[in-house]
Amino acid sequence: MTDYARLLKENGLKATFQRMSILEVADKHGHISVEDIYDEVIKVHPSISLATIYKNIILMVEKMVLVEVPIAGKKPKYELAKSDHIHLVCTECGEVEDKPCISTTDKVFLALTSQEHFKINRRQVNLYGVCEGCQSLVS
Amino acid sequence: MTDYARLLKENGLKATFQRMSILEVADKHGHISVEDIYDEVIKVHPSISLATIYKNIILMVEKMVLVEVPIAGKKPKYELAKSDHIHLVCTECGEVEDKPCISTTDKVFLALTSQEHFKINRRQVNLYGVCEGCQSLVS
DNA sequence: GTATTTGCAAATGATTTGCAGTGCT
DNA sequence: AGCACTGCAAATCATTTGCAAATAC
Repeated sequence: MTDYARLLKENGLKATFQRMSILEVADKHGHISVEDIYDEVIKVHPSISLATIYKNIILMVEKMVLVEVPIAGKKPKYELAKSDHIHLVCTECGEVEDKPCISTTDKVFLALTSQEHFKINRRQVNLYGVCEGCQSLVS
Repeated sequence: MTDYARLLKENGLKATFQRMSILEVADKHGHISVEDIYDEVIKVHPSISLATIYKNIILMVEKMVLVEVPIAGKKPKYELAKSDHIHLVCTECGEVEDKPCISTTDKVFLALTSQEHFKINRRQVNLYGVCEGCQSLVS
């Protein structure tokens, strides 16, 4: 059984070929939109329908196998659920890089909300800018 | 001339009643969706069209008078451009609260990206959780 | 007066839904 | 057999566009 199959079953979902393909594509690309998932999956499973992609993304986000990454001015992207990290979003090419959180990050978030009676479940940090590759193209 | 009129003109936009109404509503509500802006503005300007709302939001975001706040699993909201802050997003009632950044926030973001050759222009921090009001309802 | 902006209605695009058929278990 | 999942096509919903009339400056 593949890792993807295990991941799905652990979360109460049947391990269909379609679902595993979505996870594989998301894993390989890191962050990917619905349309791009479709374009990739259809290469290995030509009969898949866009509706199936949508249904499964919704389901896997509910089960927290996938995570939605909302991006200002763009369609959201999806990534495999993984440990806390921040996103570097390039406004030129649209690519998203992950950057692990450092130890002080937690302290800062705690400090920011310690006086609040707000119970935090999930954090989401996007830093928008220009990636190394695009900087060299512009300059 | 109202503050909204001045804000628009400073950014090269004509101060139409429609635009000022949008800014006023965004200001009053803090964070608001396109549909909710429409529902509010139509009360004071019954003939406004949804297309006008869309066109102006796009324009004002381009001119950086408004800022889009993308939210996981929801339609984006819009707020007046203002100094850096983070968003506390309540996943129960959907409300968004602002929280000012503290001095160490800058240092943390710097530390996170100092080794990167990534030029940051804008940051966007959402913390998802349950607000005080909703906590008391659930418990 | 002129360029911009508006409101309408139609077009487009994205997402969701219903359902019959398929494939597991 | 029974239930969940898929693919298709249609339905819905959100956003954008084109254009004639109205408005800001």
